[in-house]
Amino acid sequence: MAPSADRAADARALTGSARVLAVLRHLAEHPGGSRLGEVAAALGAPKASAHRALGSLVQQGFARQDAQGVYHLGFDLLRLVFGYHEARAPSLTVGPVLRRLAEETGETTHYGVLVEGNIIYQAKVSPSRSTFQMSSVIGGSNPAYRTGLGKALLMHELTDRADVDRYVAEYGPLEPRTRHTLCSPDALHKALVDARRNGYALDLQENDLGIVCIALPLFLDSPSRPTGAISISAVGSRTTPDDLVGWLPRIREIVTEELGSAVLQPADPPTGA
Amino acid sequence: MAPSADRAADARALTGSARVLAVLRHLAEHPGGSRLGEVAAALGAPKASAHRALGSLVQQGFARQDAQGVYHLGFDLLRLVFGYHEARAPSLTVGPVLRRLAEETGETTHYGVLVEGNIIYQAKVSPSRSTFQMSSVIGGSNPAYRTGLGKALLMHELTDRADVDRYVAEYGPLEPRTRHTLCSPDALHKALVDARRNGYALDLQENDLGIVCIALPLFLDSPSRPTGAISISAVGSRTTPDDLVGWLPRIREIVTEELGSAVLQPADPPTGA
DNA sequence: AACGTCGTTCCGATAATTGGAACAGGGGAG
DNA sequence: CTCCCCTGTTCCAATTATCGGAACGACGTT
Repeated sequence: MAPSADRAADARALTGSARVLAVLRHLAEHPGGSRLGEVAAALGAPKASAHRALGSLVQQGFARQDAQGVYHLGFDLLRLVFGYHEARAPSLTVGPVLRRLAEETGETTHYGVLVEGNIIYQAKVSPSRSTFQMSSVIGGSNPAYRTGLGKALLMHELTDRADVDRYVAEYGPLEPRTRHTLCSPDALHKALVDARRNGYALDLQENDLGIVCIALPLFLDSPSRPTGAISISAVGSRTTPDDLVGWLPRIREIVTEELGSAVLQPADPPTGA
Repeated sequence: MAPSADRAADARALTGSARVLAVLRHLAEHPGGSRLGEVAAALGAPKASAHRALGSLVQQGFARQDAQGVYHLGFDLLRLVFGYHEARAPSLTVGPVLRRLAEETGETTHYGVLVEGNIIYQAKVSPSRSTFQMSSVIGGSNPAYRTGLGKALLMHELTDRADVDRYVAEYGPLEPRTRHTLCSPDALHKALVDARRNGYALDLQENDLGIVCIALPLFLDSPSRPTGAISISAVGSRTTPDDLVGWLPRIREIVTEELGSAVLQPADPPTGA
């Protein structure tokens, strides 16, 4: 394998620092480590160039070479990124909420924000006895329209049918990721209307087959515009929509205890009915 | 070999990719974001150079610029590093053990490996109702001699008094981080002998005042050489050494359930007395 | 013992980086 | 309203670090 010839994504060959960053990316995408030859092949660059790039990374602590000569991501980079993540607001503020919810429900919890029509996961907590592993990764993203987190946030951004049309026009068509994905602007608009009325959003296997979730927006910074949203995800075959909604009182209790009741409601509630 | 360290040490200006990586480090160390001027000042470089370096990072998704013009670490980097971490062996194998132990004891658990006389934290789980936040960070390190994880691993590396002396000679003197730190080779040797006899190591406020922990080595790869160690940390004022030792049976049960009993014992047990 | 492979080093030609200075645009004070 | 200062951004010729083919030394295998 590895006939990685299609390096033409960027029109021109990577040079200088761009190449160094590409090596960093390559190392991150190969958790088992990578040999110099593999890196050079993946870059389409001579071994000498790959070696120089790796040298820069090693010198800065962003890469390391084990006893067998295999290159890995450096511990310094892990420390920097994990330290960054733990020091950021989402970890400090909603972290306790996510941990308590994950433990009480035994399910995976997320916090995400809306960026250009996509949900970006900012925090994730797996319960201690996890039956399965969610595919989401911190820093990863999904289109907002087919995730619970996304709809919980879109419901305050797209308050009428015209907004929904603009959203679809700007961020591409609604693609059927699963057979339950809401693929028409009408269906999405209706879902958002429901979410606004209820104060929460559901995702019934719309992004991942077999996974359902319930999500609520949080108003941490602005009283009128949600900062982000939290969600609880579960396996659809053993969790009914009623089960999800049944967690609501407890979610609101825990959020209120940890963050206050103001973060649950917009100062300027969207037009409900 | 022996790549001269003069590049990093002397006051010469960083150039090229080294400068780009320095910017990346700067961004990671400023979770609230950083302005172009700050970055340039921190690098001792003209604004134009900092701007170009930031441009390279933004293009690769390793940095981003918010609506106010402030630069932040990019979501792509978070995704890459968290994805890397979750895909690595320690997360997959000892992760469940750490989560279950953290939940049962209500304390923070760690997994760490030994690298050049230092412990490097590879995984960390905070309990859902965390009373305090450990200062450790994944990828971070501490000298092995004053941590429970370190002693749990050193006890299989430094099997006699001469080994201890060599360790001290190679990795610097034993410094009194707290008033309980073991600062003499004699005390360290004695602690390692005890640890070998017991099969676990304790840290009684030797690295952080007020923090105690119990640690056990795990033999995941080799039956004779420990791969890494797990630990449970607690507040010293409300946790006695007996409390720590009292967790032992449960620790061994959970490890055996998740990983098998072979990982607990070396095939070639070190000489006890 | 000869081969293949791997990581590493060397060095002249090349092309990318450098950084001072100028530009654009916003916010705040007067 | 105007001016001023502080942002981030762009420009461009001189410089200088990077490029990469080729040679090297070290292993492990055949």
